[in-house]
Amino acid sequence: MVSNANSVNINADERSYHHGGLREAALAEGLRLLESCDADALSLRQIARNVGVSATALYRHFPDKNSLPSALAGIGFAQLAEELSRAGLRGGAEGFAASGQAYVRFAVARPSLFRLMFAKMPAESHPEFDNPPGSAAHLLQRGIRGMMPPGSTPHDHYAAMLRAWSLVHGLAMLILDRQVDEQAAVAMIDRIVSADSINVG
Amino acid sequence: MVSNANSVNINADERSYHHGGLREAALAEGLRLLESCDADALSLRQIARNVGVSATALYRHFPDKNSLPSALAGIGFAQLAEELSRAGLRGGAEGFAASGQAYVRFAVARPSLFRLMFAKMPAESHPEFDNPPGSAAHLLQRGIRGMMPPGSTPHDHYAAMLRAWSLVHGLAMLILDRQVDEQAAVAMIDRIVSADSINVG
DNA sequence: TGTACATCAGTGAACGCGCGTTCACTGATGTAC
DNA sequence: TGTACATCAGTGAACGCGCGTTCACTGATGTAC
Repeated sequence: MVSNANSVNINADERSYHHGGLREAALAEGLRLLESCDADALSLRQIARNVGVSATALYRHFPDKNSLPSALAGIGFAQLAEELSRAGLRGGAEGFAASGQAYVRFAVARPSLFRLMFAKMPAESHPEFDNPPGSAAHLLQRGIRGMMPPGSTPHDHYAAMLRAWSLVHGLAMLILDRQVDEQAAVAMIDRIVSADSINVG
Repeated sequence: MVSNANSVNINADERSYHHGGLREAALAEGLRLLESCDADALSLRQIARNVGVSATALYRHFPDKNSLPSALAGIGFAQLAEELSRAGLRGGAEGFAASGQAYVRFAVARPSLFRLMFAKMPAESHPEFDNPPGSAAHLLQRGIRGMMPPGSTPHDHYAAMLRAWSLVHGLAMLILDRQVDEQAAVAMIDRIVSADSINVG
């Protein structure tokens, strides 16, 4: 029985739980914890405990507390970017809308991770229309660009991008913060985030 | 000098700082703190300290920690509702858009209070289309209702309301969480939240 | 008018909590000669 | 092949922190007779 063999291995050599580095194990455990607790309840000590390692061991792999959640956020952004681009494959207004719907669904499926990703970023100096990290905004902008009428200015692009992003981000946050009945809102995602409603006029 | 007289009064009788009840003084101090620190950094002890009272005195006026921030959120919702309805006075699509713009400006002007108001609410059981507390959603729904084409269903109303709310809430959150350059985004509020873009098709 | 009493807002010491972080350390692993 | 040494991941005790909350208390205020 393969699964038995696996668990025996793990019991026999506890270190094998974090094969390939405690760093990876800690990140995996962080993601796992985010499935069941609030983003701000993440603590180094809890993660270390669950991984089966002393509280201070993580300092070999992360310079301080903040760098672990921010690494998790990076992973989250990569996953989100992948889901957005997969959903938007068909291109055009329909693909763009589908990718907006995927954005909201991602948030509903991984609420704490999503919240962590978008927790207040330290004020950076962006050039005016530059993007925040994570490249989710890059995807949005790429999606928008193909849909703008000829002769639109960069301001037009930016406004259309921000409008679309606001729509999906707001819907996600309202659901996550329980300002809105989750079931009812989720059932309406496709309707609210439709090719019509993100019309880049 | 009036201002001197004031401060002399306060010095002479320290209790006068919380005239009319420690409760009001604590709430006022809470609002004041929210202007300069994060919503989740609010603590009973800090407020008591700033009001000049022992840490435990607040328990005479608030049953526990949570009830203070949630009272602050209530105040915030009342202010928001007032600003929304003032902005929307002229009625129609223009008034509705103006009130959406006011929503975003409220958030930008009082970021921590806004965040506190919309921090995750305990899951309640709403009837399907019922509203969260605070009546901001009531105003939104009222605004929407006058603009729907005849023959629209309650589902139509709800979808239009949620779309408009998502747009302004998302724009507000993206700015507050620094996902977007604040200056650039604020300069575009009117453009992003326009009578066109919240067209209740 | 004076005395006895209840009420109740605020005090200050104390509690346990989990946290991030430091420190000197152990002990296994690999490498140089 | 064997010995000396450096490296470095993980340990565990300890630190100080601010927090929410409890507890028995004080002392002013008002009220009943």
